[in-house]
Amino acid sequence: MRDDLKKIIGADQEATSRFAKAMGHPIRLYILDLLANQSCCYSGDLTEVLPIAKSTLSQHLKELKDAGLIQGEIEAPKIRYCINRKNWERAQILFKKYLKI
Amino acid sequence: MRDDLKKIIGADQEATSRFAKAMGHPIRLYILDLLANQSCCYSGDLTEVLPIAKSTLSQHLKELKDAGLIQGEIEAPKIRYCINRKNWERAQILFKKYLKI
DNA sequence: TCTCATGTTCGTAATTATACGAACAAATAT
DNA sequence: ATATTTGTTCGTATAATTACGAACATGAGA
Repeated sequence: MRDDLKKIIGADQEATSRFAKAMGHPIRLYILDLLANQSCCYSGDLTEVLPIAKSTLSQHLKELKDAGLIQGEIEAPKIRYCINRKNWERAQILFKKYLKI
Repeated sequence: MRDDLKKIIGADQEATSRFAKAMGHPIRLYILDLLANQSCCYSGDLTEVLPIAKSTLSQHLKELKDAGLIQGEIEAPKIRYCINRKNWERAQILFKKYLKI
């Protein structure tokens, strides 16, 4: 974030907008919803369902990881993706706060 | 959204990702938070606080409007921006659903 | 009418996001 | 050892986002 904005935008707002941005693409929200409902999944499961190239999927998963919403553990040769519970809870709290839920 | 994605992505997911995208910028989230807390505000109030050009602010307000999260009524020569209550409630419901709040 | 105040729109630039296929890496299985 | 499976990274192209200042509209007030 721009430096001059940090005087105005609080840490919670910055974190929330970051989470929101990660959720701001239909495919990423789809993946999050899948992981939030069932426990975990493999990238390959998603490739079969989603009409996108595997490299594109990989990018979306990376963004969700970078935003902290998911995590992946290697179960070679696959990778098992799950919700990052800690940050998920933080997102829940933050969205409650900003949406006045 | 891409046509081939509509077979996979439901209407709620599409709407939610759209709301999330609008919230996915710190300035826009700041504006939303302001409007959700106090009732309404004028664009000029924001110009004084935010370190961005008025044309940039106008763009952000337009995006929030296009996403349906705010609305503006003309009180010439000013414009009074408020939360769009109807869509705000929908956003609350949708984020509850997808964040399992 | 002319000016002032307020915002939007236009033109532009720089950055970021989205997407694909090909090439690559890593570990398993034959 | 070689092939297969799985997923990332690279190179690239296109589109969208973010940002600014200048120019333009619009209505209020002198």
